[in-house]
Amino acid sequence: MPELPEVETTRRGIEPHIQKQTVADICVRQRQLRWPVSRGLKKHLVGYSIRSVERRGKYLLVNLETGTLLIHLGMSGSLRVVDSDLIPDKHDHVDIVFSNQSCLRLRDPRRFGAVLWAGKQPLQHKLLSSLGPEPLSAEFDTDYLYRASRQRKVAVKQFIMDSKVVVGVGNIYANEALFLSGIRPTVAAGKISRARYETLLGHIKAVLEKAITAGGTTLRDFVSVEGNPGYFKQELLVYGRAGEACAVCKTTLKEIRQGQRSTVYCPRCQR
DNA sequence: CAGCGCCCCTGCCCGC
DNA sequence: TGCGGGCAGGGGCGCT
Repeated sequence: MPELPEVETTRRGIEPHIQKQTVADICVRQRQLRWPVSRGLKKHLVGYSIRSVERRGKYLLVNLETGTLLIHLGMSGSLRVVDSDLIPDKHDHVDIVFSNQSCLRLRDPRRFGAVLWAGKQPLQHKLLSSLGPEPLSAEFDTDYLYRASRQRKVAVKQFIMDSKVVVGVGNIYANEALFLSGIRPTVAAGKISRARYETLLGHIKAVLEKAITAGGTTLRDFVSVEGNPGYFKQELLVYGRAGEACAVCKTTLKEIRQGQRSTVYCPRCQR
Protein backbone atom coordinates (compact mmCIF):
# COMPACT_ATOMS: atom_id res chain seq x y z
CA MET A 1 0.00 0.00 0.00
CA PRO A 2 2.18 2.72 -1.28
CA GLU A 3 2.18 5.93 0.68
CA LEU A 4 4.01 8.99 -0.54
CA PRO A 5 7.46 7.69 0.48
CA GLU A 6 6.96 4.54 -1.58
CA VAL A 7 5.78 6.55 -4.56
CA GLU A 8 8.79 8.82 -4.31
CA THR A 9 11.06 5.80 -3.92
CA THR A 10 9.47 4.33 -7.04
CA ARG A 11 9.97 7.58 -8.94
CA ARG A 12 13.61 7.72 -8.02
CA GLY A 13 14.00 4.06 -8.85
CA ILE A 14 12.47 4.08 -12.32
CA GLU A 15 13.45 7.48 -13.68
CA PRO A 16 17.10 6.69 -14.45
CA HIS A 17 16.05 3.50 -16.25
CA ILE A 18 13.36 4.97 -18.48
CA GLN A 19 14.52 8.54 -19.09
CA LYS A 20 15.42 9.05 -22.77
CA GLN A 21 13.99 5.64 -23.65
CA THR A 22 11.72 5.56 -26.70
CA VAL A 23 8.36 3.87 -26.33
CA ALA A 24 7.91 1.03 -28.82
CA ASP A 25 4.56 -0.28 -27.62
CA ILE A 26 2.10 -0.31 -24.78
CA CYS A 27 0.57 -3.60 -23.76
CA VAL A 28 -2.55 -3.58 -21.60
CA ARG A 29 -3.53 -7.04 -20.35
CA GLN A 30 -6.17 -5.83 -17.88
CA ARG A 31 -7.99 -2.66 -18.76
CA GLN A 32 -10.19 -2.49 -15.66
CA LEU A 33 -8.24 -0.52 -13.10
CA ARG A 34 -9.62 2.36 -10.99
CA TRP A 35 -10.82 3.71 -14.31
CA PRO A 36 -10.68 1.81 -17.60
CA VAL A 37 -7.28 2.27 -19.25
CA SER A 38 -7.90 4.18 -22.47
CA ARG A 39 -7.50 2.35 -25.77
CA GLY A 40 -6.05 5.51 -27.25
CA LEU A 41 -2.77 5.63 -25.36
CA LYS A 42 -0.63 4.31 -28.20
CA LYS A 43 -0.94 7.39 -30.32
CA HIS A 44 0.39 9.54 -27.47
CA LEU A 45 3.22 7.21 -26.51
CA VAL A 46 4.59 5.08 -29.33
CA GLY A 47 7.58 6.63 -31.04
CA TYR A 48 8.16 9.22 -28.32
CA SER A 49 10.75 9.22 -25.58
CA ILE A 50 10.45 9.73 -21.84
CA ARG A 51 11.67 13.14 -20.74
CA SER A 52 11.29 12.82 -16.97
CA VAL A 53 9.26 11.27 -14.20
CA GLU A 54 7.79 13.65 -11.64
CA ARG A 55 5.47 13.18 -8.70
CA ARG A 56 2.49 15.15 -7.45
CA GLY A 57 1.04 13.70 -4.26
CA LYS A 58 0.83 9.99 -4.94
CA TYR A 59 0.52 10.45 -8.68
CA LEU A 60 3.50 9.76 -10.91
CA LEU A 61 3.80 12.01 -13.95
CA VAL A 62 5.58 10.36 -16.83
CA ASN A 63 6.46 13.22 -19.18
CA LEU A 64 6.88 12.86 -22.95
CA GLU A 65 6.97 15.53 -25.63
CA THR A 66 3.34 14.74 -26.45
CA GLY A 67 2.14 15.21 -22.87
CA THR A 68 2.00 13.39 -19.56
CA LEU A 69 0.93 9.91 -18.56
CA LEU A 70 -0.43 9.76 -15.01
CA ILE A 71 0.13 6.60 -13.01
CA HIS A 72 -1.37 6.02 -9.57
CA LEU A 73 -0.39 2.90 -7.64
CA GLY A 74 -3.58 2.72 -5.60
CA MET A 75 -3.18 0.38 -2.67
CA SER A 76 -1.31 -2.52 -4.10
CA GLY A 77 0.43 -1.20 -7.20
CA SER A 78 4.11 -1.39 -7.97
CA LEU A 79 6.25 -0.50 -10.94
CA ARG A 80 9.35 -2.31 -12.05
CA VAL A 81 11.66 -2.02 -15.00
CA VAL A 82 12.10 -5.49 -16.45
CA ASP A 83 13.15 -7.18 -19.67
CA SER A 84 10.15 -7.21 -21.97
CA ASP A 85 10.65 -10.95 -22.52
CA LEU A 86 9.99 -11.67 -18.84
CA ILE A 87 6.71 -13.57 -18.57
CA PRO A 88 4.15 -11.38 -16.82
CA ASP A 89 2.55 -12.38 -13.54
CA LYS A 90 -1.25 -12.59 -13.52
CA HIS A 91 -1.43 -9.17 -11.87
CA ASP A 92 1.02 -7.49 -14.25
CA HIS A 93 -1.60 -5.42 -16.05
CA VAL A 94 0.27 -2.85 -18.12
CA ASP A 95 3.65 -2.80 -19.89
CA ILE A 96 5.20 0.27 -21.47
CA VAL A 97 7.71 -1.35 -23.78
CA PHE A 98 10.84 0.49 -24.87
CA SER A 99 12.90 0.12 -28.01
CA ASN A 100 15.82 -1.30 -26.00
CA GLN A 101 13.68 -4.34 -24.98
CA SER A 102 13.15 -3.15 -21.43
CA CYS A 103 9.72 -2.29 -20.16
CA LEU A 104 8.02 -0.44 -17.35
CA ARG A 105 5.65 -3.00 -15.84
CA LEU A 106 2.71 -2.15 -13.59
CA ARG A 107 1.61 -4.84 -11.17
CA ASP A 108 -1.55 -4.16 -9.20
CA PRO A 109 -3.39 -7.10 -7.62
CA ARG A 110 -6.24 -5.02 -6.19
CA ARG A 111 -6.58 -2.82 -9.25
CA PHE A 112 -7.13 0.41 -7.34
CA GLY A 113 -4.42 2.02 -9.41
CA ALA A 114 -4.79 4.14 -12.52
CA VAL A 115 -3.10 4.85 -15.85
CA LEU A 116 -4.46 7.95 -17.56
CA TRP A 117 -3.46 10.37 -20.27
CA ALA A 118 -3.31 13.94 -18.90
CA GLY A 119 -2.15 15.86 -21.96
CA LYS A 120 0.19 18.83 -22.05
CA GLN A 121 -1.12 20.63 -18.98
CA PRO A 122 -1.21 17.76 -16.47
CA LEU A 123 -1.55 20.03 -13.45
CA GLN A 124 -4.81 21.26 -14.97
CA HIS A 125 -6.15 17.71 -15.06
CA LYS A 126 -9.11 17.42 -12.71
CA LEU A 127 -7.36 14.81 -10.56
CA LEU A 128 -4.46 17.18 -9.90
CA SER A 129 -5.96 20.63 -10.15
CA SER A 130 -7.40 20.87 -6.65
CA LEU A 131 -4.69 19.10 -4.70
CA GLY A 132 -3.21 20.78 -1.65
CA PRO A 133 0.50 21.50 -1.21
CA GLU A 134 3.24 18.91 -1.11
CA PRO A 135 3.91 17.97 2.53
CA LEU A 136 7.66 18.44 2.19
CA SER A 137 7.43 21.82 0.48
CA ALA A 138 8.01 25.18 2.18
CA GLU A 139 4.46 26.10 1.23
CA PHE A 140 3.21 23.53 3.74
CA ASP A 141 3.96 25.47 6.89
CA THR A 142 2.36 26.20 10.25
CA ASP A 143 0.54 29.30 8.99
CA TYR A 144 -1.02 27.40 6.14
CA LEU A 145 -2.09 24.44 8.26
CA TYR A 146 -3.46 26.56 11.05
CA ARG A 147 -5.45 28.80 8.72
CA ALA A 148 -6.79 25.91 6.69
CA SER A 149 -8.08 24.26 9.86
CA ARG A 150 -10.11 27.15 11.24
CA GLN A 151 -13.85 26.46 11.41
CA ARG A 152 -13.24 22.87 10.37
CA LYS A 153 -15.25 20.39 12.41
CA VAL A 154 -13.75 17.29 10.88
CA ALA A 155 -11.45 15.18 13.08
CA VAL A 156 -7.82 16.22 12.80
CA LYS A 157 -6.78 12.84 11.47
CA GLN A 158 -9.21 13.05 8.57
CA PHE A 159 -8.22 16.67 8.09
CA ILE A 160 -4.55 15.88 7.53
CA MET A 161 -5.49 12.97 5.26
CA ASP A 162 -7.62 15.25 3.05
CA SER A 163 -5.74 15.71 -0.22
CA LYS A 164 -7.21 19.19 -0.63
CA VAL A 165 -5.46 20.17 2.60
CA VAL A 166 -2.15 18.42 1.95
CA VAL A 167 -1.28 15.54 -0.36
CA GLY A 168 0.42 12.31 0.48
CA VAL A 169 -0.43 11.82 4.15
CA GLY A 170 -1.90 8.33 4.18
CA ASN A 171 -3.31 6.32 7.03
CA ILE A 172 -0.03 4.93 8.32
CA TYR A 173 1.80 8.23 8.60
CA ALA A 174 -1.25 10.12 9.86
CA ASN A 175 -1.44 7.72 12.78
CA GLU A 176 2.28 7.99 13.44
CA ALA A 177 2.50 11.78 13.22
CA LEU A 178 -0.46 12.25 15.59
CA PHE A 179 1.10 9.89 18.11
CA LEU A 180 4.45 11.68 17.97
CA SER A 181 2.61 14.98 18.42
CA GLY A 182 0.53 13.80 21.39
CA ILE A 183 -2.70 14.77 19.62
CA ARG A 184 -5.82 12.65 19.85
CA PRO A 185 -6.94 11.81 16.29
CA THR A 186 -10.61 12.52 17.03
CA VAL A 187 -10.21 16.17 18.06
CA ALA A 188 -11.93 18.64 15.71
CA ALA A 189 -9.35 20.23 13.40
CA GLY A 190 -10.68 23.71 14.16
CA LYS A 191 -10.14 23.31 17.92
CA ILE A 192 -6.41 22.70 17.80
CA SER A 193 -4.01 25.50 18.71
CA ARG A 194 -1.44 27.02 16.45
CA ALA A 195 1.33 25.72 18.70
CA ARG A 196 0.09 22.15 18.39
CA TYR A 197 -0.15 22.50 14.61
CA GLU A 198 3.47 23.59 14.59
CA THR A 199 4.38 20.37 16.39
CA LEU A 200 2.19 18.26 14.12
CA LEU A 201 3.60 19.87 10.99
CA GLY A 202 7.12 19.02 12.08
CA HIS A 203 6.21 15.40 12.75
CA ILE A 204 4.39 14.98 9.43
CA LYS A 205 7.46 16.19 7.56
CA ALA A 206 9.79 14.14 9.73
CA VAL A 207 7.98 10.81 9.35
CA LEU A 208 7.71 11.22 5.59
CA GLU A 209 11.35 12.24 5.20
CA LYS A 210 12.51 9.40 7.37
CA ALA A 211 10.49 6.90 5.36
CA ILE A 212 11.79 8.22 2.05
CA THR A 213 15.32 7.96 3.37
CA ALA A 214 14.64 4.40 4.45
CA GLY A 215 13.37 3.60 0.97
CA GLY A 216 9.73 3.38 1.82
CA THR A 217 7.67 1.45 4.30
CA THR A 218 6.41 -1.85 3.09
CA LEU A 219 3.58 -3.78 4.60
CA ARG A 220 2.35 -6.34 2.15
CA ASP A 221 2.22 -5.59 -1.51
CA PHE A 222 4.87 -3.05 -2.24
CA VAL A 223 7.81 -4.34 -4.15
CA SER A 224 10.72 -2.03 -4.69
CA VAL A 225 12.02 -1.25 -8.13
CA GLU A 226 14.76 -3.79 -7.61
CA GLY A 227 12.14 -6.37 -6.68
CA ASN A 228 13.09 -6.65 -3.03
CA PRO A 229 10.34 -6.24 -0.46
CA GLY A 230 11.75 -3.98 2.25
CA TYR A 231 10.27 -4.21 5.68
CA PHE A 232 10.17 -1.19 7.90
CA LYS A 233 7.29 -2.03 10.21
CA GLN A 234 9.47 -2.19 13.30
CA GLU A 235 9.80 1.58 12.98
CA LEU A 236 6.05 2.16 13.36
CA LEU A 237 4.95 3.12 16.87
CA VAL A 238 1.16 2.79 16.65
CA TYR A 239 0.02 1.68 13.21
CA GLY A 240 -0.76 -2.04 13.30
CA ARG A 241 -0.13 -2.20 17.06
CA ALA A 242 -3.61 -2.00 18.58
CA GLY A 243 -3.68 -3.91 21.86
CA GLU A 244 0.07 -3.60 22.34
CA ALA A 245 1.69 -1.42 24.99
CA CYS A 246 2.47 2.20 24.15
CA ALA A 247 6.21 2.58 23.57
CA VAL A 248 6.22 5.63 25.84
CA CYS A 249 3.85 4.91 28.73
CA LYS A 250 2.87 1.23 28.34
CA THR A 251 -0.84 2.02 28.21
CA THR A 252 -2.65 -0.36 25.84
CA LEU A 253 -3.00 1.21 22.39
CA LYS A 254 -6.61 1.65 21.33
CA GLU A 255 -8.12 1.13 17.89
CA ILE A 256 -11.14 2.97 16.54
CA ARG A 257 -12.53 3.62 13.07
CA GLN A 258 -12.68 7.02 11.42
CA GLY A 259 -14.16 7.27 7.96
CA GLN A 260 -13.87 3.50 7.31
CA ARG A 261 -10.19 3.56 8.25
CA SER A 262 -8.46 2.24 11.30
CA THR A 263 -7.00 4.66 13.78
CA VAL A 264 -4.63 3.51 16.52
CA TYR A 265 -3.65 5.82 19.35
CA CYS A 266 -2.49 5.95 22.94
CA PRO A 267 -5.35 7.10 25.18
CA ARG A 268 -2.86 8.46 27.70
CA CYS A 269 -0.22 10.17 25.54
CA GLN A 270 -2.69 11.61 23.02
CA ARG A 271 -5.14 14.18 24.36
C1' DC B 1 -18.87 24.48 0.48
C1' DA B 2 -18.48 20.95 4.36
C1' DG B 3 -19.19 16.49 5.77
C1' DC B 4 -20.11 11.78 5.22
C1' DG B 5 -20.52 7.18 3.44
C1' DC B 6 -19.97 4.18 -0.58
C1' DC B 7 -17.40 1.68 -3.66
C1' DC B 8 -13.81 -0.12 -6.87
C1' DC B 9 -10.77 -5.08 -5.93
C1' DT B 10 -7.95 -9.19 -4.35
C1' DG B 11 -5.16 -11.34 -0.79
C1' DC B 12 -4.83 -12.61 3.68
C1' DC B 13 -6.33 -14.17 8.01
C1' DC B 14 -9.46 -16.17 11.14
C1' DG B 15 -12.83 -19.44 12.73
C1' DC B 16 -15.24 -23.56 11.87
C1' DT C 1 -7.64 -29.05 4.30
C1' DG C 2 -11.39 -26.29 2.43
C1' DC C 3 -14.41 -22.53 2.69
C1' DG C 4 -17.05 -18.45 3.94
C1' DG C 5 -16.76 -14.02 5.89
C1' DG C 6 -14.48 -9.95 7.39
C1' DC C 7 -10.99 -6.73 6.80
C1' DA C 8 -7.50 -3.83 4.65
C1' DG C 9 -7.25 0.72 2.24
C1' DG C 10 -6.54 5.53 -1.69
C1' DG C 11 -9.39 8.57 -2.88
C1' DG C 12 -13.01 10.04 -6.24
C1' DC C 13 -17.73 10.70 -6.29
C1' DG C 14 -22.47 11.43 -5.23
C1' DC C 15 -25.66 12.78 -1.86
C1' DT C 16 -27.31 15.59 2.03
